[in-house]
Amino acid sequence: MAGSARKTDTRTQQAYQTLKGLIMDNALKPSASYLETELAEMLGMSRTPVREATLQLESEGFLSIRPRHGITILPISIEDMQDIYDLLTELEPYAAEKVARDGLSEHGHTLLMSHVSAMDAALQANDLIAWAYADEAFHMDLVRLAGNARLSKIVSTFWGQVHRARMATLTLRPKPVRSNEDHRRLVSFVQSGDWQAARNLHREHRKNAKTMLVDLITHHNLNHL
Amino acid sequence: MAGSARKTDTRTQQAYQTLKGLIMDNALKPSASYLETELAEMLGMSRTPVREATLQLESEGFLSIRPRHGITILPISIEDMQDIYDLLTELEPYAAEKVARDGLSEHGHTLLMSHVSAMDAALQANDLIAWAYADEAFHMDLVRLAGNARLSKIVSTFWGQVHRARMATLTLRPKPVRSNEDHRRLVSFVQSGDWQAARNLHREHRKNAKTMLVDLITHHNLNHL
DNA sequence: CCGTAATTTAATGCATACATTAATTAATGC
DNA sequence: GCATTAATTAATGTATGCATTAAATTACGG
Repeated sequence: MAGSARKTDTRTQQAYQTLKGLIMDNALKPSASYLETELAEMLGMSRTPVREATLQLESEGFLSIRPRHGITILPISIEDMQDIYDLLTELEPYAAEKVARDGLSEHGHTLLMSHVSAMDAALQANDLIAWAYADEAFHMDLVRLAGNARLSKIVSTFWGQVHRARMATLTLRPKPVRSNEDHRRLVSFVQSGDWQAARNLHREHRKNAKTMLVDLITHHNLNHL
Repeated sequence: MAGSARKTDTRTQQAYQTLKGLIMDNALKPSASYLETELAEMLGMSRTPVREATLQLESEGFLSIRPRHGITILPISIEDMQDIYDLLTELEPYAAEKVARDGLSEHGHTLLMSHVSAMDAALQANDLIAWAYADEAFHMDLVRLAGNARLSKIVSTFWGQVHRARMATLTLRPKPVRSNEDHRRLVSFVQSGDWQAARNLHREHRKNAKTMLVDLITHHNLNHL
């Protein structure tokens, strides 16, 4: 599952986690609309925490609240994908550069390599879903290692927004072997402190991802996932 | 004023606009704490819309809600400034590149140049506050012209967060004459479609801004504005 | 006199009731 | 029969009250 409802304290947080999870897992369908009351009933709580959660999710781009038209799960269009990947293509390479400059800790190296191994294993087992999650974990942890909380939040939100599209195209794309080569090389550049190589490689890596996804979506007529 | 409360419909939006304005204008002091009830009374409404507004403002980094410790206006530290400017140094040059690549419309050119003129006039009149607002408008409009709504939102939030620091250091910095030279050159690069020059110039422009601000804050011992 | 536990206090989390207002339906006139 | 307007409906916006729980205070024991 994508954002499996973690054990949180308040109902607002529960609602946030659960709804986000349902949206990312495609259980709440894009373009579908719901009323506050429906969602509240669905989650077994009153409207208040649901409202607070949906307001949050709206500002993060997962849904749209139109006062008398209900709460609509936002589909992701090609334009959205392009906009998001364009920004990730700026932000993730910056993160790679930063980590390379500041130095990769032992712990950081272990963390990243564990994801690389997980991806290798997943590919071996032909488990594309496992691969996708390990890929996501790798990219997010690299960004987190850059130590800029605002950056982490933004990148995390964007990965959340494209999650459905990534999962939907998983079986349509070629096996991501080359991708994992990039990851290994990236870690080595980062570890050796070669920030320019790290930045450039990661930039190309992201550009490739964008091109591939946009082409896939175009050719398979998958607009509005 | 910074975020002068525009005429909005709902009380939640009113509360959001008003509080954001008060925070940016330094009327609600950084590090000060308030209770939901206090703010509600202050704004002449019940706790509900105040809660919704403060949740929003928290997720945008303007304040922090700690359940039994009140709502604290977040001060901005040097580390915050560095993190924010590092990201703006990636994002704004990208915007400049994008606009240069896609082409600057007649309207866009007029818009940007109007801000440049406003800055010139402000400098002539020694009105640093007017200059600061025109500078902000220039940078934000350039980003908007890139046509990536997510980018605009992020950059706007960041400028909001550093607003207090910029205003506080306004009289401490040298007169920003060179800055406006940059703006003129940038517009000309963008208009001529020279995206590499536009990107590079804007990148340097942002780097300089970062260095200057961070140095000022350090030397004047202005941590936690 | 100090530290721990029980009690009190009060702020938030949440539910609910009500007010408001937009959408829908009905009604009226042309 | 159609269009315009009034009446109705229902969903959201907001206020409020209660429950919960953390902080503060007091009381008690060592």
